[in-house]
Amino acid sequence: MLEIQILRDEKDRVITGLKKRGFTEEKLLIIDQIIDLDDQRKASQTHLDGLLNERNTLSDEIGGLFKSGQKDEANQLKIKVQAIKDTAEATETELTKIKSQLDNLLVLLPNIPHSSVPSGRLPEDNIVYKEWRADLPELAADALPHWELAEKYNLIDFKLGAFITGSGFPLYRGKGARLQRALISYFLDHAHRAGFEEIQPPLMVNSDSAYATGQLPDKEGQMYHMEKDDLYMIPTAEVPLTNMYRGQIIAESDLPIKLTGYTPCFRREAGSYGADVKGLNRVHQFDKVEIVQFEHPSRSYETLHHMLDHVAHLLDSLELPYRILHLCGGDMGFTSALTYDFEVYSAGQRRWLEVSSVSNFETFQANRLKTRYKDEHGKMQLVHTLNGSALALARIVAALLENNQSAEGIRIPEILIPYTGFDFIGVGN
RNA sequence: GGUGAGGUGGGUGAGUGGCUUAAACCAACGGUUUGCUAAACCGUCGUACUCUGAAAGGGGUACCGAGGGUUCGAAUCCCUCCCUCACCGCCA
Repeated sequence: MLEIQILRDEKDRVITGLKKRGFTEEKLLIIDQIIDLDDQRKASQTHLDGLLNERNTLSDEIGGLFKSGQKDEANQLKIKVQAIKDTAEATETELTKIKSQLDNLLVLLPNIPHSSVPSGRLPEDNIVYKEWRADLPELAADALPHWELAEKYNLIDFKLGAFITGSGFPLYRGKGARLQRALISYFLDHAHRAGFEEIQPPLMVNSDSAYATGQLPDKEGQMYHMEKDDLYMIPTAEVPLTNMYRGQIIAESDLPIKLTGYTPCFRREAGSYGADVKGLNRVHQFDKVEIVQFEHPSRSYETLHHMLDHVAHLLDSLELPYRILHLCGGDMGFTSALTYDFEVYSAGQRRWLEVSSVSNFETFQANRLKTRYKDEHGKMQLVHTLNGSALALARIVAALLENNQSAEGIRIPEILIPYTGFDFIGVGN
């Protein structure tokens, strides 16, 4: 959620930023509506505070009168207070209404893109920030997509997953399951070496948490909801990890706070069909290692680039061709100020698959989280939050299987062998 | 799931309707004293919103798990919910 003060103080930057996200002149009117409502809120608040002040003063007097036995005078005052209370009640109702209108508008505003963010609305408008230098791998004509490889070598059983649960819930088995476990361990170890504290969070969260990180109300339909207990299955570890510091005041010297966690992620992903969703390309449940940071505003962009290096190192070491995209305003997530996507080239399908998204949210998330620190002048400041996937497993597995296939089987990258305990997947395993 | 006891500031903990502006102690921070450490003493010590002021600051309002209610007035009384602890039941 944006701070209203930013709308007032840096209106030009807000307008330029929102235009990058494709806001029309008409949609930009919301800014003035918000400022206007905020003015009303202040006036109403001041009015109410004045009334309550009067009530408190008179109540004190009544107490004094009763004590000195002046009952009649006290009862006189009671009548007066009653009138003030009625006005106060009406004012409070009005104030509540204004606040909720204000809130309803404010949640419609996405984060202001960083000045470097390219404008544009479509994926084609994203700018390639860094690209695989060598030639992309060319496979034999009879090379297979990963879903066929997974079946051939008995690594993933999509049908059985669908039978047990539904489509989009793959069942990994044998070396397929062990490869998953190896990747998770490798990613966590790498994060650990980079100074991230490892967390095993709850996989369900309450609605307060989902609101705080912005999944609600924006993406309600994308989360699985347990109605009876009003809990949501997490779509990413970002939600529980970031909420660890909801409402917290962090000592400035404790920044940055670096967290990592492996969790399954659950996404309903309504409205996607066709080749895009085949195999592991898009599933309802997948595994991911997430990295999250709470950072001092002065260092958040430096940190963002460290996180890029972190993810790039993982992909390099897995010998996977990848490119980094600098997302355009329209393709960025609602809460992000700057996002880089990592895409891995999956040779069997001859397509790029998104495997990581690394973002700086600046204060947008922290504002709703109310995660702050005290600066050197003792003033409260919102922290910057950042996060990234390091990495999302399902599509990495897809790319590994496809890119490393030969007629005999699938080669395991060197770096993973200590984790898998095998270096090759062949027929009959 | 059942029964019981609880939830007060960074921590411990007092507070059963107005004398609370939430005591006291501890921790933290600043200072004085001292040869250093320590101790003693003095001071500071919440958050949000808002008004005022150039600023330093000052005023007001709200907040004692959350939300409602009673009352002129609620940390205190009532209702609902959440959480914690103990025991019982069930259970990996």
